[in-house]
This record gives sequence, structure tokens and C-alpha cells, in this order.
Amino acid sequence: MRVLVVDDEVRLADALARGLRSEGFAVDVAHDGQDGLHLASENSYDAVLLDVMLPVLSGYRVVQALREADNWVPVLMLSAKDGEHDQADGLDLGADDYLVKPFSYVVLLARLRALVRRGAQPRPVSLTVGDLVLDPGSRSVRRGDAPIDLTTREFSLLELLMRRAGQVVSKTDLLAGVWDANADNDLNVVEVYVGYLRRKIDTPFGRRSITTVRGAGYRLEPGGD
Amino acid sequence: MRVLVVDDEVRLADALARGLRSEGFAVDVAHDGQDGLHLASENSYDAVLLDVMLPVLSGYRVVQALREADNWVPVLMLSAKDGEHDQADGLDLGADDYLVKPFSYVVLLARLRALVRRGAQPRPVSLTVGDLVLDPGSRSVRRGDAPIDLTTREFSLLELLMRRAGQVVSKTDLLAGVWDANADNDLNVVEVYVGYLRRKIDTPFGRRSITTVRGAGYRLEPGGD
DNA sequence: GTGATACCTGAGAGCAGACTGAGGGTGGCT
DNA sequence: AGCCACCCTCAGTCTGCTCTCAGGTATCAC
Repeated sequence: MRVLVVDDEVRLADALARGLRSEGFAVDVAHDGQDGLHLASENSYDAVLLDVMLPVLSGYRVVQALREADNWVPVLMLSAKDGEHDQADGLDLGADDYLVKPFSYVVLLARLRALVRRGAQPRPVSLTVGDLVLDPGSRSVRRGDAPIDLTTREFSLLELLMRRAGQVVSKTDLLAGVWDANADNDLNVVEVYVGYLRRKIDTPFGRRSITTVRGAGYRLEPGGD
Repeated sequence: MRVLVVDDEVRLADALARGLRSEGFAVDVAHDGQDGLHLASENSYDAVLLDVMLPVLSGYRVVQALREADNWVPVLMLSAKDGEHDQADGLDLGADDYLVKPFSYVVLLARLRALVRRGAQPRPVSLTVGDLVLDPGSRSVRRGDAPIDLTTREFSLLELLMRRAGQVVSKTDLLAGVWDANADNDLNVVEVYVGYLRRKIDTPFGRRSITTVRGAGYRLEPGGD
């Protein structure tokens, strides 16, 4: 049973590692998101304990990246925050379970064992925001019953916005997430594609689900309108 | 939980039986296809582990016979061969899952548990998508009442698309699934064969059931049009 | 109001992905 | 050997997606 622990609080991470090793797990440790993602991608773990607040790359992003790479290792998210939304966000992004700090070690162990037992579960997620439905498997999008035809770029863009529905996503983030890491792209291309999206998912339905937040980015309204 | 193990390698069969018994299963063992079929028919098991290469009656034939007798006990096929086609053949004939020897015992156990949990699933041996019907057994294809003549390659391609109907299948996946795992093939061959297929299953009927999803792959429309 | 900034959008060039027709190679059959 | 069906490669064509650019419009500060 191999487990990866990703947490920037070194003392906590070490304590966890020690504890888990004494339970018979083989434990690797990373202290930032980038290292964590790298290790998780390169190795085959039975579970990953992942802090949300991480340097370089947040826990959310790590899970997201893993899932996008079709890596369905069970992920147990750890977070200092306890807002309802954080939990929902974490699970939305593909985490399998969620634990709020401070947590009891016994509880952690129980949840971890449950995760490992359940194993990796490729899930056919379809994202739903209001009456918008996006299914990555069939690469299809619907508003209610009306199918919507999107190009690859438009699809990726909408997917990212839906994964972060209700949150403001900066143009830089969108560029990094939808376009390749090559930052040599003009931010204007994001504006252009948000325009295309609006014309396909909003205008025909008299909606306005993608809000511009001047100076900050765009937000997909959770209500769907 | 009753399980039947059918394998002519006595040592393997015994090892499996011992292991499964220690997990709490009640295990019966048969060493050839005829015995296996007989036991499976007479008793009500929760799952059958079935080797492909068997004396007297091959594993394929056993499954086939069981299904024809309307016996839908979950069957996990074990095989020493690992060609893509063997796998497809096994599943075609009505096996529920497939494992290539040598396999890890842990994996076997996990798959077996999953099968038992799912239970017996009556299903027709032929694939149907809209008015397209493909019968792997007789290697025949029909659109409605009109029989369609396909070459081997075209048949495998359509079969894979039908198994994933509604989902987008990438050209890489198609290449890996229909052509051999040898990746030295050009992806263009997939495009060519999709073209051939369209000319046989769509054009004559004025349909368009294979959709191109630019940059992603192809999708066989579940509606059949 | 005026200017500055941020965002939107129409037009069009460029290009990559997909389609298709032609043809060579291979293996089975007569 | 000759024929045929099938498999695959190649190159040319075409479609329509992507992105840039430039000018227009909304929003904000003063």
C-alpha cells in the first residue's frame, strides 16, 4: 500500500508519514503542489493525502491536473478552511473525500482505509451548472434539452468555467488552463473565446451566465443565468 | 458466496481455491470445460472463474453454452493469450470481465468482488445502436433489415465504436483497439477506415451516424442517425 | 465632461486536421 | 501464374477552427 502525502507544513507531513508507516503503508512526502503532482504522476499510489493550501500549485489544481491526465488515484483532501464551498469545490474537482483540519488521526486513518479499499474509480462525470450540462465523455453540451455544438477550444473553456462555477477565474488562469502552458499567447484570445461561448450558450437562450468581473476575470453563474 | 473455478492447471486452480476460501468464498473446482459447464449449469454460483484454454471444451464455448441456456452467472475469463482480439472475443461471447495470465491475485480478487457485487446481468449477445445491429457471434451487421457486408477491419472498428456508442473515441484508442498494439501505424489509417465504414453503413441509408469530433476523435451517435 | 482603461467584436489570414482518390503490396484461392 | 479482396500509404484538397488585429463600446476616476 503506497501513499503520497502532500502538505507544506513539514511537521504535520512528517508526523503523518511516521504514523502511516507504522501502520504498514509505504509513504512518500512532497511539500508543494508541483512536487506532489510530479510524484503522483510518475508513481502509482493507492491513495494521495493532499493539502488544499500549497505553495506553487494548490491542491485543487493538483487533483484537477491528475484527473485531466486520466489518473484516478483516490485523493483525500485536507483543508484548514471549513466553508461549505471549499468542500464542494474539492469534490467537484475530483477529490474522493475531504477532511477539515484539525482532524483526528483515527478518523484520517479510517477514511484513508475506506478510500484504498474502494480503489480508483474512473467516473463518468458530467458537469452540471444550472441547466447547463457538459459531458466530457461524449464531448457534448446541452442547455436543458437543447444540444449545443462547441469547438474544442470553446469546450475546454466552458469545462474549466464549469469546474469553477461561481468563482471568478482570471484571464491568466484561463489562458494557462485552456491554452497550453506557452504563455506567449495574447490575453485577448480569452476575451474572443468568451465572446464565442456567450453567443452559443447564452444569446440564443436570452441568458447571461458568463459574467465579466472587470479587472478580475470571468465568472460562470452557479444559478445558470 | 459460491464461486466456481475452472482451470486445467491443477496447481493454479488449487491455489486459487485455497486463497478464495480464506476470503470466505465457497469454492468448487473443475479441470475441464465439460465438467465446468456441467457444474455451472447444475448449481447456482455467484461467479465463475473460467480459463480459456481448457481440455474437451474451451472457455469460450462454456460461456457461450451457458448464455444460450439463459444462464447469466458473472463470468471472469482467464487467459494466457493477450492479443486484443482474444479479449474482444471473450467479451463478445458473453464473459463479463477478462484477466490475462499471469495476473496479480489482488487484482483478481478486486475484479471478482466487483463482478459478484454487480450480479448477473442478462444481456443480449449482439450489439444494438439505433437500428444498427452487430452480432459478433455470426460476424454480421444489419441496418434495420438490410444486411451489410464488412471486412474484418471495418467490422472491428464498428464493433469498438458500438461498444462505446455515444462516447468520443480518440483515433489513438481506435488504433490501439482495432489495429494491434504496435504503435508504428499511421493515425491516417483510422481516418481511411472511418471513411470506408461511412460509405457502407451511412451513405447508402442517407444517415450520418459516425460524427467527427475535430481534435478529439469519432463518436457513434446513440440515436443511430 | 474628458480621458484612460478594460473589454467586446467583426473581419480575415493562416493553418492543422480530416477526407478522399489513386495506387502499391500482400495473401488466399482457382 | 493470375486474379481478387483487402489492407495500408501517400499526397492533394478542403473544411472550418484558431488566433490576430483594429476599431468600437462600456466603465471608471477625476
